[in-house]
Amino acid sequence: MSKSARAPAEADANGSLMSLVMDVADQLGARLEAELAKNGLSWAKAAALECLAAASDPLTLGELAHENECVRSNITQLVDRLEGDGLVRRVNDPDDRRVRRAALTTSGRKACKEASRVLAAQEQALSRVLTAEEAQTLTRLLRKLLATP
Amino acid sequence: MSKSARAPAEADANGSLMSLVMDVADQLGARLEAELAKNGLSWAKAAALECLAAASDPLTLGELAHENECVRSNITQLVDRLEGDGLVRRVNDPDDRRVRRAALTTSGRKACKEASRVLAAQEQALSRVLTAEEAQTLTRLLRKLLATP
DNA sequence: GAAGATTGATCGATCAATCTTC
DNA sequence: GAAGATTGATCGATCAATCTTC
Repeated sequence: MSKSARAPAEADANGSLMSLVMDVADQLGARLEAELAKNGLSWAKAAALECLAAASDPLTLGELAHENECVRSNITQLVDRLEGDGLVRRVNDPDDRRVRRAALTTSGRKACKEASRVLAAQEQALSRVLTAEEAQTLTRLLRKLLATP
Repeated sequence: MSKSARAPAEADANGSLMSLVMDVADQLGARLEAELAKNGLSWAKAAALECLAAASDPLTLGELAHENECVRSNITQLVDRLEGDGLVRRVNDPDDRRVRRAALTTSGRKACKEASRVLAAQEQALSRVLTAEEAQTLTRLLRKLLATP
């Protein structure tokens, strides 16, 4: 279900900060996926649904790819699966026959609310582990890493 | 090549610590994969090669799966690809005809050295971004997260 | 010709089912 | 029957090639 930890178990014991970051991300991801799976969802699906719910109008598949920072063909396949689940419907664009838009169905809107609830719960669980100060420090250090060229 | 960031770009702006951890991991992973790709390697392949190089004798595919914390069938396919690359050779176990072992070839040993070099360089690049104290703090906080049940 | 979407091949991961050997 | 490995189906991601429409 989740991507497995990419490094052997003993990697944490020595000083590999890189492995540690990845291991934590893997663990958080695995938990999130496990929770979402109870609703028949995945993170990939949930992220797409939330994009669609946040937009006022059905989004172009290209727009979805851009928001998700992924390649167009990935969205094509993801929307195939979401359509198979009955959570999304492809609709044609009246102005440009090249573009296809993804519209949430009623089930899709409901699934999205579930996903948001799960996401918020995971985030909250995380926030209970660290003090406010620790969370702030962690955020600062991670942003510093993220900002490096 | 790399797994894409799983959350929309604006996720960092709000306070999602979870997304931030994942984004940092994705970025580090992407860089590592890009470097390894120059040698025709991937992280998955490199990790397997390093396990094999660390062992004195050729490892069982099951042992490789255990070390890598992944499912056996994953290793079957990974070793297929490594064999295709000429980096690994499957050998039979003389004592138990059910088991197959993976043996490094000469190219495999060479590729592993390259991979170790790349890995060390990435780790070093990371260590230059943070002060020793920051790195220590980050490690402590991430370990705290990892330790939560 | 370029833009938008899709298709087909590949990688890396999972799970369930199967095959061989113990 | 159980253990070790493999196969086949699926998910999620990439890239290159193609199709349709602009």
